[in-house]
Amino acid sequence: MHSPAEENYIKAVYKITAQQAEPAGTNALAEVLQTTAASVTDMLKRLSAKGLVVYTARQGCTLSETGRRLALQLLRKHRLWETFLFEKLDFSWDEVHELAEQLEHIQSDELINRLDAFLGCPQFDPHGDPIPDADGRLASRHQLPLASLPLCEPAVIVGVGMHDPAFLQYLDYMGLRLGTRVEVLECFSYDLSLRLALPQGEERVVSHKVAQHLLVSG
Amino acid sequence: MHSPAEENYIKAVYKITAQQAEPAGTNALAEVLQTTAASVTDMLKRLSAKGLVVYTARQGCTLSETGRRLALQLLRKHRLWETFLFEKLDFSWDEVHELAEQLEHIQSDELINRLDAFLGCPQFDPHGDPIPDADGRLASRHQLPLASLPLCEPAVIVGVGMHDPAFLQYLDYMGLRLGTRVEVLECFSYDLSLRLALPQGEERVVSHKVAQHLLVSG
DNA sequence: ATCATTATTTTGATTAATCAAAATAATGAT
DNA sequence: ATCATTATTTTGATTAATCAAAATAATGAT
Repeated sequence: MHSPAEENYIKAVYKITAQQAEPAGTNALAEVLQTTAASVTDMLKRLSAKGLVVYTARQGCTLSETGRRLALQLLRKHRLWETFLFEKLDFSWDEVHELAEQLEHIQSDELINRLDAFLGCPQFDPHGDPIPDADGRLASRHQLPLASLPLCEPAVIVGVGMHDPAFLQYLDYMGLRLGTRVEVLECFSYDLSLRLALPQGEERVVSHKVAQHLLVSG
Repeated sequence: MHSPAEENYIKAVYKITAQQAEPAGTNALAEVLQTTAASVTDMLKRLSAKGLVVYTARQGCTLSETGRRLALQLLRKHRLWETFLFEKLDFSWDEVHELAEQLEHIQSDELINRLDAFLGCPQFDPHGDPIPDADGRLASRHQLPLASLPLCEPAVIVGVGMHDPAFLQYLDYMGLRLGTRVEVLECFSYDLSLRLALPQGEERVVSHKVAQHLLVSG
């Protein structure tokens, strides 16, 4: 069994090493975990002794195979709980992350598998992120940022590349939700903002920054 | 905020002082919490400093008003999660306690109130125990042990006075569930075992011990 | 190659939670 | 009233998790 603290470190190592080829550095981990480098060094030694990470002093840290499986199981739990909170308890997509951070540490494979079944074995969570299955496999999908979608090519919003609550609330306000059909009518060359067509003849203009973090699928 | 350890102590004090008039003793708490008396003394001092309990050395410990409110909130969370696991995830009534022991420590009033609404604001959990409402109020009910039910008086099973999984599994096997109609046809004076009538002309014989822990309502 | 900067680790300490063993207080029997 | 038993607390220690400050290693610029 692993403590919540240990599990949070594993998630942080997973997150960092998913974004870069090099091992996760002490400071980068401290930043993600909102802690100090000294605490990180300490914990990495413990996780290394437990066989969850491969850690070489001053080199950095990667997940062992066991650690990787644990990280995917945590991701599975996190995303299934988010889906539960969103689908069943009517939380909005900007509220679910915080609660799932607590719920993901509940220890029970049976619970999570029953929750999965109860939710209809969803492949994607409320943010459009893939939910690992019981064996840690992730569904893949062709998607691209709205900012890269060619003009006049109908598409559907399938995810967000940014989980900041303020961004998610803005999308709600604009009526840009997962599943919403969109088409780029025009790109303003001055600031790369886009004029979008939505269903029912509705139109919206969104900034380039927003368009970069909205993921769509043809 | 309170740690899971602190919360478990509060629950233990609540449990003991609900059964007896005197303050909870150190050894009694150690027994309930499966720990040592030394650890209990230590924690009681901390809880006392936090204002959750009233503790006098060598006298014992009772809950403060704040502590009592916390205990009832924990009971509410525990029993709502049990109801969720039983009603929605199809766990059996002998499996839900363990998982609820973890889930009850999740910190979020909003979550628990939404869960309550999602479940239809149940008054009783899968064992027939009352679920405190958001203000800590418990529903009451006229009930008596099956062992005290007069002959030939129709009644309904509404609770159990014993949460041992083996007992609950036995009741499942015998078809004695919450809501089942029963009537005592005969009491064998030798060992006080009872012959029961169930719906559909079914009959069962149960021991006095079982009858003492089965709660019925007229 | 040297030096300043930056990243990382070590050292020494703290807090929460725990326990075994020793010390102390309370209780009950005579 | 005294003594043995029992309940409780104290003492001294441990582990997980954390941090500030000091020490050390790596890096990049000249």
